Amino acid sequence: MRLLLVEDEPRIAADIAATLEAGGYVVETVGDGEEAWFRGDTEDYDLIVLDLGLPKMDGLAVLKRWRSAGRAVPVLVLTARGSWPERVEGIDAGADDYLPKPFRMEELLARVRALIRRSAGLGVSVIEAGPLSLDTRQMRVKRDGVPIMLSPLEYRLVAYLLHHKGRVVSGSELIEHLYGDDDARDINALEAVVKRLRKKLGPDTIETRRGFGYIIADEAS
Amino acid sequence: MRLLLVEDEPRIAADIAATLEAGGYVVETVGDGEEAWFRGDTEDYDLIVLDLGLPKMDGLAVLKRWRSAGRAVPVLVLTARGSWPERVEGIDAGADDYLPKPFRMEELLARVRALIRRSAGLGVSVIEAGPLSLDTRQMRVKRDGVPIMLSPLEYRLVAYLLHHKGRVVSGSELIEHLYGDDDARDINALEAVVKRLRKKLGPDTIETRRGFGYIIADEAS
DNA sequence: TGATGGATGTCAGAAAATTGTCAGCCGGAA
DNA sequence: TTCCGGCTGACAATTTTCTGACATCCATCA
Repeated sequence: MRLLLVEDEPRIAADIAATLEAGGYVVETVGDGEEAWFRGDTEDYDLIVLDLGLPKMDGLAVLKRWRSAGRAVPVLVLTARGSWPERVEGIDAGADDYLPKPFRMEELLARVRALIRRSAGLGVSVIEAGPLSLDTRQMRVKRDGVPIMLSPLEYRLVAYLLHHKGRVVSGSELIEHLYGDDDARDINALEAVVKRLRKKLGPDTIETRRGFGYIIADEAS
Repeated sequence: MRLLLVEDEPRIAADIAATLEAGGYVVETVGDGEEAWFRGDTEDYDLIVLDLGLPKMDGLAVLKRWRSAGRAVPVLVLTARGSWPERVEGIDAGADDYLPKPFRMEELLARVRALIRRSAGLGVSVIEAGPLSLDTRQMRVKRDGVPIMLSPLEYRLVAYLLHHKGRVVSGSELIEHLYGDDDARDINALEAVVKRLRKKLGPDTIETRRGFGYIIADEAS
């Protein structure tokens, strides 16, 4: 999962980024509204954390531009404390959730997880597909009820596929979401991870769609 | 577990703090309403003990501001004896429990423990997970029914993990809750404690989730 | 006041796990 | 058959976590 963090105060940004990364997400950070708008418009994120007070272009304006351009990414807005007007405006502008500042890091992580699950069309913290189940709270994957030990990267990969179960996910999309923008990797690196995953989860879980990508089938389909 | 104690009378504050620390909690103390409000708003505590008569900003006002800002921390209010109006107001303002002054220290400790358990979604005073059990009243941990002697720090660590059993807890979160704000420690210090704990509790109790943190599994899952 | 013992942080190195790369193989499609 | 995308297994670099030894600090007690 790849998140965009829009926050101009460097220390806070670093803090938040650290928390989110500890939660298993890939985080890219930008510090001003223009850059934010551009990135959100051209790149594909699973969620955007957006602070409202920004240089160059206000957060709300950014959000509105995304929405009017048809971008449907989940956006979590960080509002100034108790500022009701901002909050309401934020929702009007298309925020999916807001978090009054300052907040506890755990709270942020919980909301982010909730939003991402919701945007995958799933309400609970457990996603199931065939013999597999993913518990996002425990950060654990099971096969037929048996817990499987996965490395961080492996975990992120299955998690992404399971969040998009029943859909073919291209290699480049996976790479984009598994690695930061800066340290992209070869497609072969991905194949290696997939191979290791299949060994652990069983060969019948991650299917290859030659020429297109990978998919974890959704039984209901 | 990290508590915030809000009490302006230094002697009483020291007394209470000592009791709570003896109870295995990390305690931070503040003496006026403004500071209290700020800390409660920006930091992450497992519980707040709040005296009502405070300089600068009244305790009730502080509590209300927290609540209206969406802070859900458990708050234990210390009220003047038998002061029914205060008591009612306190509950209205969002207190989770109140304790009429003066009180016996044991009483305070009991309430604090109860509140913290309740907020962890656990009703009883004994938390179990696999072969481990934690009796929060006796402050004792057992493995397969056998009591284990733990140092204060060790106790706090297992206690925190058990209160959050079934969830991966990151190193930074642990450090935040195990140490006071002022004397944060290296992650390696944490690893050392974990190692000592594993030696005492057995190697199969605290699992490492490489790259994410530590977890004590909840059998029911 | 100095000795003693436990608790806990620090450090450096060991051990283990993760992950990318490479070189070659395999199998389906045209 | 040939080509191309994907698969494999081995290997090495890197990162993370674990260990054991040692240094401090602090409380207690003679």
